[in-house]
Amino acid sequence: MATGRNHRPATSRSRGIPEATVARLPLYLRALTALSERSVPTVSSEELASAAGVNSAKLRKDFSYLGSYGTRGVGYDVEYLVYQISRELGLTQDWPVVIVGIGNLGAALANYGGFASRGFRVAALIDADPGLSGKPVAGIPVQHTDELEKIIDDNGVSIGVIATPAGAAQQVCDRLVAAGITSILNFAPTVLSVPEGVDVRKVDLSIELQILAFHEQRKAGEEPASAPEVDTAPPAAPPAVAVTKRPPESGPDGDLPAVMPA
Amino acid sequence: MATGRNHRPATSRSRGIPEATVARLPLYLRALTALSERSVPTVSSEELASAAGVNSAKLRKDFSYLGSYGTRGVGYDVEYLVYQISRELGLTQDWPVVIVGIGNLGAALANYGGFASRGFRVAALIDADPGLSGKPVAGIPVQHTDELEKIIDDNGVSIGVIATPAGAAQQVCDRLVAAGITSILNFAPTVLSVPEGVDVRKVDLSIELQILAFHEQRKAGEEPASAPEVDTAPPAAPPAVAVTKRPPESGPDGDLPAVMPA
DNA sequence: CCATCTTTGTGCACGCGTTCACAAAGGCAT
DNA sequence: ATGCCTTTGTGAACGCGTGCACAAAGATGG
Repeated sequence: MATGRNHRPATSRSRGIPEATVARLPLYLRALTALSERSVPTVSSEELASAAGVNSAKLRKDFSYLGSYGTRGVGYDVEYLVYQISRELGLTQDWPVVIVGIGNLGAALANYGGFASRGFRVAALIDADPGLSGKPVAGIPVQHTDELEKIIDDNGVSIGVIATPAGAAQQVCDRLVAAGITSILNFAPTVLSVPEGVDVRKVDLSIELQILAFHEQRKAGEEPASAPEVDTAPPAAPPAVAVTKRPPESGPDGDLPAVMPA
Repeated sequence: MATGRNHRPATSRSRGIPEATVARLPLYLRALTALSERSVPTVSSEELASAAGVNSAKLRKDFSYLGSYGTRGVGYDVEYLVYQISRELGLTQDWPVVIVGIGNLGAALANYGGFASRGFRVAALIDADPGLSGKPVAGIPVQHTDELEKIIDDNGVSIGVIATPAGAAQQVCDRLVAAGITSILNFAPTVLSVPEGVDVRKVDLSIELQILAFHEQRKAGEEPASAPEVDTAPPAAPPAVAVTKRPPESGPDGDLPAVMPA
């Protein structure tokens, strides 16, 4: 976001890789790496797309933003493409990362193998609990929050992972940003507010589950005629002011429109 | 639309809530729950949007898909909206969930508080390691993979969480689906293939990090005139066939469009 | 050297999502 | 009641992402 005033030629494509494409590059890279390990020399857009779980036209268009790698009639050179995508994603350099909040999740992240591989390196583990200080997790000693600024500065860290409870997340975030962090991966169930120029991506288990539940409910509520669930009446009258008003729904739970194929 | 009230806004398909809206409902719900706990009676779209980190127009449009809750000149009744969104998301009912793969991550998930709250209940923990069987994690005894089908059937589970290594994910997925699971939350770094009608959402740490790295690299590569990084030559000649060809880029690393404010 | 066959790269159209801007709706004060 | 003020609900415009379909590019075989 924060697309202030970018008077860019828009379609100039010089380096304007669409966000959606960027989000898929890691997927392609993973598939390509697997092919590389099997010493497969070249791959067609069709094969690679299938391995990455996307449409082949989409894949070709994605690659077209990177340049004209690939040979017509043949396909893409696996090694070459691995390199190009890695470079594009910035994985040819080393990214030190700090993890703040070494609870269950933080520890799991520290132990996560895919973390260390491919350009990322856990530079430090940070927690506010003094009892944890010095104790090694995944072979790395936990350091106290007091050291946060120093750690980031000393190691030139620009990416931070927040795995604290929700209540502490914003505070930690502020300190990370003040210390120079410009990219944050947030696992805490909170909306973080950051200044312009700082990127935040969030991973939220409960949101994902709720989205699944929505679809699950829809699937379940279409064939069976059971549909009890009438119970659990609304918490109270709708708005306190507009008691007379009522949502123009067909009923207290007017779902089951029985439309929507699937 | 706007045939007046008492009629569904959407064109024929009364409950066609856009996917993007569904993905934001949990966000609104979280903000509303916080307001509810502080006994705030009503909230305006502006306030709520700010709390949820979105645009107020977007929020209003999102709510408009649910119906005409809200009172003009006043705002939305917090309690009422909490109920409506919960119902829409299917959180008024109980969703048993199984977690497969009780490693570091699986254990962290099992312990995750936000899991149990709000409609979800960990029905069982499953792992292929016989050594784990019976051992309690987060107060729940781990069961062996052999029991998978029975567990799902007995408990009527329809949502499964995969936290296994990548190599086992597809196999576990197949068994889950065969056993009747229709929604999967996948933490393994793999593309899962599932039959029609099964929803999969993936949470992939390393993909998120790589996306951050991309943006981080872009930020870093624009102001400084240093820009070495020429090193690390490509792994070999480009395609084995088109050695003469070369990406028609402006240079080996033709970035620095020098746009983007910062 | 030419014909044919394969696969890329992309112009184009379509649909979804976002945002703006404003009329309608309702509360509130006078 | 009447008019003013606040806030919702939404029509309409815009931009992005997706997928189709095909011409261009190059390999391959004769």
